[in-house]
Amino acid sequence: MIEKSIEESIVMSIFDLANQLKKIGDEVYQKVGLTTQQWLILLHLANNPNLPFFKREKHDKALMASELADSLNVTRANITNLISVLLDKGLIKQYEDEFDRRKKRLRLTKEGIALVNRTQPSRFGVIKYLTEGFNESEKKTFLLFLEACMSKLINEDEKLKSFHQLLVDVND
Amino acid sequence: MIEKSIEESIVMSIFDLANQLKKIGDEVYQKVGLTTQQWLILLHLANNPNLPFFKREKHDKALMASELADSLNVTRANITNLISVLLDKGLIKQYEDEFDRRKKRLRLTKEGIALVNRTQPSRFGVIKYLTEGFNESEKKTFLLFLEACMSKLINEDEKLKSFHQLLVDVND
DNA sequence: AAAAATAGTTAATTATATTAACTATTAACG
DNA sequence: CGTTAATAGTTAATATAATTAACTATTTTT
Repeated sequence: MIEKSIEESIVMSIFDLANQLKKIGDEVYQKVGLTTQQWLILLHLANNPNLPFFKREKHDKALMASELADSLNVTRANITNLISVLLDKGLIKQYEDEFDRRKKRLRLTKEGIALVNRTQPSRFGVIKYLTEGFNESEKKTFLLFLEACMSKLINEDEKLKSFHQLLVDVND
Repeated sequence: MIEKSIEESIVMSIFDLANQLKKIGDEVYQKVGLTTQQWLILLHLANNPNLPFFKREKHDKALMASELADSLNVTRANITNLISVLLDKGLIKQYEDEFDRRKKRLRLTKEGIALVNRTQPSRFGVIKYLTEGFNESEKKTFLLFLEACMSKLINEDEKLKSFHQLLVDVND
């Protein structure tokens, strides 16, 4: 019998909520022929300051595929595929880096910028609706919580590995 | 230029965090030949009271596949596949419902129960580690927040649809 | 100058899920 | 009642989203 715990409830709810958000996102963005992943790439190229990636990493130049792979936590090969759809649709463009010829910088096209801008109000509306009913201080604490969890997952990986090890030992 | 907003930061962080958790989960549960999804089914059959599904729905009898499909937000056909692995591994068993011959009730086997119990401490350890540094009241608010978001996504679907519509209109 | 690392791509493959069609059973209701 | 509709589960075919491995080109390290 597993006991009730607020901590596990939180983790499970985060999981559930993200799952739901992705389903809804795929449904919505399908209307413009995109997936949630491709949409996230557009938001990255629009330099959306609310993306966790931009809070962790400083960047001055336009993003490249390997940075997107890093942020979305997928392989570069996968990003190549995701990007090719956006290129075909004329929403983004690739430029060669002027100093390092391995690198290709990605930018939104005029059409890409227009799409992001036009859909911004409805995206913002959904987000506001979802998060209403809590005050600023609560929301701040909430964000801090999420960021603290995330940095534990990213930076203190060794500590997590020791937990993983427990599961392995148990499997013998 | 998209503006900084705490609300969007929260939504993005939830997304990012769940993504990371799933990656880690898949990595860990791979060691026992399972995926995160299959592991979630085990947790459902163990009646883990922290699963959002059990907070929404009352249930007295053992779960059936269609309820799992509902909770994981996937098709029944997918559940059939996920379950067949667990059946093969001898972690769960299917029973015919005594009153409704369409239904099949799912239960953990002795081995399934043992696996869940043995891994419980390490799972709990990770969760405690992730959520440490916040007090009970903060954690409570956090959970309320997540549950409020979720119920908006689930129950007040019409309101969300009007937002979706905005995106469609914009696409013309 | 050689070796290692980084960036991106391609092709083959794997994993994960869906859709559609089907059987069996039960519930709804005119 | 008996017909229709709804529910539960499965199967086969397919779609999708991602990975791995091998490769080229370029830059960095030593």
